[in-house]
Amino acid sequence: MLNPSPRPPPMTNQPRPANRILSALPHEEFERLRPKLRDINFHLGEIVYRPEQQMDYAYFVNRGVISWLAAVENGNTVETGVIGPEGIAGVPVILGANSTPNQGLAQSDVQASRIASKDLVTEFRQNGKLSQLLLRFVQSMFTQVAQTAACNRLHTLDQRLARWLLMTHDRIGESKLPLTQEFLSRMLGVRRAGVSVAANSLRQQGLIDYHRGDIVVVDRPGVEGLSCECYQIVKQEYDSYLNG
Amino acid sequence: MLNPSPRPPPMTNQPRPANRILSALPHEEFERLRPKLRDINFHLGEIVYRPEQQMDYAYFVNRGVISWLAAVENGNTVETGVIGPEGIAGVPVILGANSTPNQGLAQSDVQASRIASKDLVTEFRQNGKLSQLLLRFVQSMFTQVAQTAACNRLHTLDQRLARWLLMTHDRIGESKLPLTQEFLSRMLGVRRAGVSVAANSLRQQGLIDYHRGDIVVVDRPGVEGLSCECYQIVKQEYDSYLNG
DNA sequence: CGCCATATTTACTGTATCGTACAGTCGCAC
DNA sequence: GTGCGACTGTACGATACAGTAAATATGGCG
Repeated sequence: MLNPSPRPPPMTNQPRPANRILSALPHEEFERLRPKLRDINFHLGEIVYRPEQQMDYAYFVNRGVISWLAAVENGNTVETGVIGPEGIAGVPVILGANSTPNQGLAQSDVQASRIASKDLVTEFRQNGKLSQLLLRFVQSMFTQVAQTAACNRLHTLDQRLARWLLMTHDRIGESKLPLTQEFLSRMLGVRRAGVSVAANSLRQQGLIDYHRGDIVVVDRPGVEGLSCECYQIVKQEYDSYLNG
Repeated sequence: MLNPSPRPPPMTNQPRPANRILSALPHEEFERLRPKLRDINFHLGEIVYRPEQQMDYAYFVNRGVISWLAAVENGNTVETGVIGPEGIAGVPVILGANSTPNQGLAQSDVQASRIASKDLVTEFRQNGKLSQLLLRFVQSMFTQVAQTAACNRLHTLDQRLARWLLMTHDRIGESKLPLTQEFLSRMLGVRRAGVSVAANSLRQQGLIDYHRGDIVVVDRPGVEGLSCECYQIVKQEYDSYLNG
């Protein structure tokens, strides 16, 4: 694992980060941004944003996944959206808010390019390519969250688990995902024991394998077949944002 | 359907509309917008936006409520968000998309100020008060949709019905709401029979009364007590956007 | 090797909601 | 006033989970 240095140096002369927004920027625009970016890492389970707390930074994700979670009074949580290298964590900053009721959580080890909120807002107001990409990304996130709302109401746990694995698989880029059932239960908003049963179901169908905190997607098309349509709807939206 | 009156007249010399965004604009900015606005009405149940279809207009709601619905393959639908006089229907236009996978539906008779998408985008790029208000509104909607996702997973039908009635009550501004159980079932994503049971439960607690498509909120504090915390969380977000 | 913390499986009961079906009620058109 | 369509209440077994608890594996560590 990469250890974060106490005061990360600017990115001068480093190659352009893997983040899809940053890599889609015109040279000039990226160079204007570059001195304001800092490399930063989060560990699995680390809290990126706390509910109702000032959001001083936004994070262009280069590797790994950051989840947005909603919590209710009894301590239960549900994931409402997930962000990988296709996007930025800190959308409310762009939208002019400085906090949200939700929590940002590193769903894996994460490498990101950090930017101060005020710098991001300043650049956003230039109405350049960055603005366009950020807005389109917000639209994609919006679709994702809306579809999650529908999915949570209308689809079974097996389907939702399959969808969740697909989304994470897409973003992590490896078949082996570091996920305990306990962790999954907080994402899916169900009991641990419920995840156990659902995961077992997928395993017995030969779609996944897992072992003490590591899930391996064995039969990706099979998982796609089990998942609900929600996966494709959201994926299509992300594809169109990055290619349109 | 999408364009009932053949060619509505401009709003010249009419008083400023009731929409909270429009009414919060500085004089100059509103006057710049005024010639581009047209009064338009939708009837209860009318489709404002069809999934995946070009969004030529956005609508500042002056009276009534427009819902965003997600549909799944078997025909089931769920409301993901709701917009009243505090906002604008057509957020994806601002975000640079020209369609969404979701459906916009008039949840009551609606009076709105219509604006062409390209005019809205042009004005949005001025980075004036309108831009700020629109972005903050998007953030509020975002919170609403995220909370709905959590609510759909974690709260009971009684609670969700109570929350839904409160949200609609806030926006319609009348105690009597024109809602059949069939309609409610499509908003809440449950069976019509399920709504019958839940509505009966609320009625027997003396919180609401209803009769063949008209629901009356009798004991508003009582409904708030039954509703889950999701109502307050979202309401607070809207209040802060309109007052901050 | 054996212990222990962690992760997972299983089990049982209770509840929410589904899918479906049917009957009752009301209001309006004729 | 009668009939019909729209709206509502109720019932039934089936299913998906919740809540809780206990048993069982596994891997790391001493």
